[in-house]
Amino acid sequence: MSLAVKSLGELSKIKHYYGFRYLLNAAVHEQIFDKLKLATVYPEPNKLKILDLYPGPSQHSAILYNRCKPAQHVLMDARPDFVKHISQFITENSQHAQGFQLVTLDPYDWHSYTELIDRNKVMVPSHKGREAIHNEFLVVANLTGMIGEGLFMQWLACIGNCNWLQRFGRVKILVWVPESTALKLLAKPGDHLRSKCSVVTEAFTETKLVAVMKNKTETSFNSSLLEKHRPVMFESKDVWMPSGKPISLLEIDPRDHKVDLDNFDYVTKHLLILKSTPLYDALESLGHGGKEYFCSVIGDDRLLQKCPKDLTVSEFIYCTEIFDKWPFKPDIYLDFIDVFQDND
Amino acid sequence: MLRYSRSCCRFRGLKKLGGQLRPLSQTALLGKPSVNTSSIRSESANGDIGFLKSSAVSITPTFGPFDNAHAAVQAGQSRDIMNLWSLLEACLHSGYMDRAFSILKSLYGLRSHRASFIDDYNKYLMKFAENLTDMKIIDRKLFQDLQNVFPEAEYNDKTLAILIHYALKLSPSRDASMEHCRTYLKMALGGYRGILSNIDVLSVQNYRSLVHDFKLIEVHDLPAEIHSLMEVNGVSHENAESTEPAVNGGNISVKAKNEEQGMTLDKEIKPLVKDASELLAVDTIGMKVVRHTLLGLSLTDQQREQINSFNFDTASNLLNFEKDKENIDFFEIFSQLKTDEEKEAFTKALDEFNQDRQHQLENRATDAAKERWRHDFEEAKARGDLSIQKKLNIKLWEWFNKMLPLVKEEVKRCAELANKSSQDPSLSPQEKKQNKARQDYGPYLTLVDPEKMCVITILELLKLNSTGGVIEGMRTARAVISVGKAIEMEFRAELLLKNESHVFKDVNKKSHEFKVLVQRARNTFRSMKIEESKILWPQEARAKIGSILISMLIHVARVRVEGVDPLTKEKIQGEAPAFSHGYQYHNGSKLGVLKIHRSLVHQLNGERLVAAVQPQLLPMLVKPRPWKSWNSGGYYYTQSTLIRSKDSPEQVAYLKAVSEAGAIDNVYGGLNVLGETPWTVNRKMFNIMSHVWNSGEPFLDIPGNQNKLVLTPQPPRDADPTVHRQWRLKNKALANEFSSNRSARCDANYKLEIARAFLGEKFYFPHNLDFRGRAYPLSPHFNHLGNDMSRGLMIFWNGKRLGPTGLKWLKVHLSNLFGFDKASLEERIAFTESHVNDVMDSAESPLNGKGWWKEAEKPWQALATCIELREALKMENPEDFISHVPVHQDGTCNGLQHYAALGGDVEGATQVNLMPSDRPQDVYSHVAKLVVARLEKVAAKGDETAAILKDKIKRKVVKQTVMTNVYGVTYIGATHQIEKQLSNVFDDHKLSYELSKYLTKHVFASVRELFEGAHLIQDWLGECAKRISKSIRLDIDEKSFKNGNKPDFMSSVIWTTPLGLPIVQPYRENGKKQVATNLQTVFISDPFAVNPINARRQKAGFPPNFIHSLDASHMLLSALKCGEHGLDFAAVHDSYWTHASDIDTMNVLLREQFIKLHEVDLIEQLKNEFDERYKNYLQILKIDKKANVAVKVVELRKELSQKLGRQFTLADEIYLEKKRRQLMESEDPAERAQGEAMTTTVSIIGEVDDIAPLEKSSDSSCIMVLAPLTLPPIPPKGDFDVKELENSKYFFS
DNA sequence: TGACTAGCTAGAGACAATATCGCTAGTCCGGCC
DNA sequence: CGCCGGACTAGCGATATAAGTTTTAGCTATTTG
Repeated sequence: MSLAVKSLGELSKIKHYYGFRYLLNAAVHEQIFDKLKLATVYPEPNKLKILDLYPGPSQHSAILYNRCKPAQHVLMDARPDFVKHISQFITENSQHAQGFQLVTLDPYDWHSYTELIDRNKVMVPSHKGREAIHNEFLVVANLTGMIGEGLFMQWLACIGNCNWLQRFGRVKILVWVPESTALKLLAKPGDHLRSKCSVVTEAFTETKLVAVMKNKTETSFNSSLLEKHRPVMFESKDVWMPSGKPISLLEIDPRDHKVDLDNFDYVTKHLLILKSTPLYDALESLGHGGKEYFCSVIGDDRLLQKCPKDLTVSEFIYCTEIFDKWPFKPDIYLDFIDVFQDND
Repeated sequence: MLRYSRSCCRFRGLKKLGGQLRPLSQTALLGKPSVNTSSIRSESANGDIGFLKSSAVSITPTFGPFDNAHAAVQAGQSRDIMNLWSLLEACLHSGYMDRAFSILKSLYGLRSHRASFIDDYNKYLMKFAENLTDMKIIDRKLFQDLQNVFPEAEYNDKTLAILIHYALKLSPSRDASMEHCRTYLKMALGGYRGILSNIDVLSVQNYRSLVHDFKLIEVHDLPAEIHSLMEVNGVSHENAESTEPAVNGGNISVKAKNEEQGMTLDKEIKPLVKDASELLAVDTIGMKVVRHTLLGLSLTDQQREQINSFNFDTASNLLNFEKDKENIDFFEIFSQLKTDEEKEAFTKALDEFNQDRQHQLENRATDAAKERWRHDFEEAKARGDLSIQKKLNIKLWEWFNKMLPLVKEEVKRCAELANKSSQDPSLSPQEKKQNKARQDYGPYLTLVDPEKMCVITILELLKLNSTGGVIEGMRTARAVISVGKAIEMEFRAELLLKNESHVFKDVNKKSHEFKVLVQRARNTFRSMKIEESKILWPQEARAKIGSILISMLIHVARVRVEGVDPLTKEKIQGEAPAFSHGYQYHNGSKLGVLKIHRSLVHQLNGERLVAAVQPQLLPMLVKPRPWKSWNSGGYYYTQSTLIRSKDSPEQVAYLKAVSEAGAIDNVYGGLNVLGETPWTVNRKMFNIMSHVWNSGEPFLDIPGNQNKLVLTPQPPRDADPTVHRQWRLKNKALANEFSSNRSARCDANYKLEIARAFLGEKFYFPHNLDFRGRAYPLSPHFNHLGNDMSRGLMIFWNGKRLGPTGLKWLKVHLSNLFGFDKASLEERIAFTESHVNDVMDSAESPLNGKGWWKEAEKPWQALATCIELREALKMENPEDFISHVPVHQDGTCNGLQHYAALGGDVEGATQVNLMPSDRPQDVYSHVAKLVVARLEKVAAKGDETAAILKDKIKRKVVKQTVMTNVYGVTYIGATHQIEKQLSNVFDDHKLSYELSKYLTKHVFASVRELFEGAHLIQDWLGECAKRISKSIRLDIDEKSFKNGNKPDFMSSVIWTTPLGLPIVQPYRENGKKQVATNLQTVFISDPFAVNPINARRQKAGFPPNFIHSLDASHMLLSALKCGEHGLDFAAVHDSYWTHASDIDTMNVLLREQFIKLHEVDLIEQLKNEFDERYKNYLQILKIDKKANVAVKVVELRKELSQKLGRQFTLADEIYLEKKRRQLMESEDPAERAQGEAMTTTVSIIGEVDDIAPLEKSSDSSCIMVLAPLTLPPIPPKGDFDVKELENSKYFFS
């Protein structure tokens, strides 16, 4: 027996979607999960724990649950209308919903996770090494709302730091994000959208584009990207709320890395401000005498001619290493400003 | 004979040219312009303190290019004009004549500017003629330009003055010269005086030639200030045969004439003084007299010795910035003088000396700084001590020397570029780009001596260290603008000086008395010149030259640095740029920063950076130039404007209009009183503070001298994100505290150093106004508006005998400073008397004693008062004590006082001491009581929150909120204030925040309850502001409708204060734009841009701003009256200061003035003004779809829409309405009838008497319509009669 | 039916600033008739 | 000679940036009289 899968027609009756958008087409979801081959990553469903963040209407949750039959599937959502809906859904399906449960915690709040895992021990994932992707824990999330992008960027930092849920190992995350975010994250060297977050994504994760909305407009994914990822395509009519920006599904596989995050952060952040200025000049903005120092260390003139937006991850890492060895490097922990302190 | 009428002149003139007759001057053939001298000066109505006259002018002003709101055509152009002006000026002074000429053409092209175009041309002509040797060329040039290039421009008197000036200078023979002058004089538009009044063009020598040599004019044709200079000479030289010596000139003393007599004219005309600095050395004669006068006074031997050895050469004896040098203590001498005669003589001598010093101060500061660096460098070199850890000044000197050639090179390139007509094609693209940029900034870069620019750049950057929230550095945007501004200021000062020396170049000041005359003439000249200069460099130009200079400095400035090798962990020495340009993020937005290397910052911490204080902005050694017009007053060589309207040229426009109508003389008068109060530094306080400072320890509000910022250790990598976040926040907090401590310490340092410089000096604070009319001293850092420390450092220069009341008030003052100010006066006196031992102890050993004074609310001022009190009490009769400490009288919640008076609110008036009472009422306690009552009531009903809170409400909890409530504090802001208080009681942060939110509601409600009338008025003001700022103005808003039905609202709230000052709320959307500079683009707003207003801020700001404009009026009126009664007066908005003995007088006066202010119903007056000013404005309303008019409107719209074949927009409706009104105003009756017959959507709505009942807020059942703007009716006024105030002794106390 | 409230959502807001890119409209130049 | 097309560029507008979320007004649906 399995959970009922409600249709878009039914689910669209929920009053508020709080600015989030959800794909509500069971067939497409099936297609997506087919593509993800979850069974290979999680061979033992009885040990699998799924944390579903901002599940909202939870259509995908039901489908995922039905397919995997995980030991535990926790939905975390605190938005009143969804809480109401999910609770009701679980009640309706109570006999088929073992391990399928709702916690009304706010996924935005870090405390929700310590609450869930460490304090109430509602869900306690196993600790795994960092050799492979965690095979007993999966995170699913929808970050298509306003706060989504910001929250996702912090999750990225968590991957880098191996904290938050990533302390249990290299935990896969399936996350719905606005298409614009996906574009940014997947930008390659030379792309005008290349930014710190794309570099970080590339450095700390292996990210795949799983599903995208069919789109006539030009400002979408370029063909080589589509070629590479071959994402599932779905119609915009399958997405609720009907108005809003297009959304995409990403599969995030954290990497095992050993980069000094703070220095890396500082270097990429500053270099990418002058993304089209050759390193030769851009390096000066790293601190007093940056140009002098880096030029004396970096022999490769070709590298110095390159612009930050064209640098590969390994080149950024190279720069970070040089930066770290700089005797006169600036204090990277004082790299902020108090804009409200204005003395006139 | 050459006085042709305009039309025949052109015709005949040209004919003559073609014929044989060659006139001496072609220019004479130009038509004579018609003169328009109509002026509308209405007589001041009886009893009007400014409002009536002023509002009459400002409601229908005729605006110049400063206006950015009035005429749509002009709107886009005012900015262009300003930019062109400034570029023209720059090109002229840089000698780019061709470019200047093409700018002239652009200016000529701006229609709205046509009328005043000739002034621009005159500037060009003046410069054009400068290097020529042939008068004919000048004359021909002018003729041709006005004939061919600028045919619609007409010469004016100044043009003629220029011609005369050069005719006198260049004509080959005396006869030719005379003939020229004769011709030009005859071309005068309205008599000779018009020409001759241009004392900035004609030199004294010119006048002499015209009067004495050619006898073309009479002395009385000259401007009054020049008379005296002529006559002195006239008497000695011409024996007064042609002039009438008695005319106006009776004030010349016989002595002066005698002294002049020995001189011959030849001897007198010396070779030109080439530049300003040389001119300065001439003045020493006067100083001998000063010395002589001073020595003639009864002095101690020591003082005599001091004066004898004192070098009165001002150039070498400016202010004393050296730590171990002592200037003469003029204050000490002055206070010890016994007789009034002696004091008078002393004052005269000192003032004279200070005149010169002030001049030096405003002009020579950059040189002084440079000299100091050089001096230190040479000294070190002489010692052979150029060690690695160099002294700061030595480093600066080195930077200066490295930077200078770069700057010179750049200046050269700019000059070359300007002189080259075509681009060199062989240049690299980068060079081309650079040259392109040079075209922009070139003209500005070549105006000031490169040496000075280097010094300015260095000083500015050092001064900006740790500003703008940057840890070790500054914001780039601020830096480039500051440097640019400083360069501009320098240029202006130099320009003024140059002009001055040009005009007065041939005046030799042999005698002391004569010099005084010259000085007077000069002052007039300066005023004229400053008033005339309305040109401001565009921010863009400032930023550009700033960035050029800064990037050069970055390039050369290097410091020794220390680092740690990451591998070996060894300390490494190295060298790095002292400045580094980079970026920082805040909330995802980038911010350009200019970092200063830590090692330099450390060095800076230990330095005394006085030199960096803009010397143009120190307190003045002489009385400020009295305010006479919107931009004339304050400093002598620096232009200051009456209103600090950074980005509101609109207000300037109104201000000019009313100022020219003479409607704000009371404002000027009040400000002048404030400016004429002489101060001196309280030496005892200075010594104490100085001692504390030098210890480096934190003391009261002076933070200690911490050199290193210690961050907390980083949490482990895999710690919870919250932990990481906390750590980051903690570090931020630490860094912020560190940097704010540093800037607080730096600020205190400035204050102390300025105070040191002014020890024993007599000084004044020039004041100007903020946009609401509140007065502020122009000199930053050190003034009486500063913090407790600043205030504690200052005393009145004049002393007054305490007398019986003075002593009492001094005691009251001390009590007030301790915060014990809600008791009756007697109790306050008792408070002080009961602490008499503490007073003595504090005064005798402030630092080692019990330190009672430190417990005061305002400790430094309390200490100063303790000391004063002790001195008095030590005397046999304390009443004989000569007191200098200012005693304050503060309004109790001044804003509420005004509200209560406006609303006639009896209960409120009583609470804020407008009603006579035995003891002062304490609003705060009263509100606290009300709040408690409310809470108890709800608590009784079972509200738990109320129950928790009800015992915790103290006066202090509500105080700030009650106070700021008047100033429109938001709910959130108030919550924060209350939370701050509650957090002392409740430990739980979250709980206290929740409680505060709850409590705030009750406090607001209580205040509202207590000041019912006040709040009705506050609401009314807010509603008016809202409607006005959402109103549409027919004459200009047409095009702001580009986005269909959502217009850009353009009308600010404008009102006239009781004193006649027009106020324009400057809240507009900030039209900031990116400007490319050398370092980065910079985000700056152009003050001349016309932006839509910010309705929200207009609304939120109006009620408090209106009240502030009233308290400002009250203050200025009181100042004026106190001035009339011979009181020394100072004020900090609603805190009025004078000598202890004069407090009683002041209190009477200020109450009188408050009554006078509120005798008229100000709200009614405001409503009338609004009704008049916004008479023809429209507002957008939502009315019921089903109402009769609504149906009609919809029909009309449909009809017109069909006719138009497209959607009928609000813009169309406005256009139609505008047309209708135009027709109705027409002269032609047929057109008028046509207008009457027209039906527009607005006219339909206008037919309804009262639209209000039809209004609906939010529903789909309503439509948007345009209606005439109406303002809500005034709330009813209560029964309080402001006359009651007369006997309320606690009104201000 | 209307009024009031709570709570959501969106819209401005202090992205209290800056780099970069793409688009457009104007300018300049050369070639062609 | 004049006209036209194409190349070029200045200038403007849009967009992304980082990464705990800011406040507030207005709108809608729910609740209640």
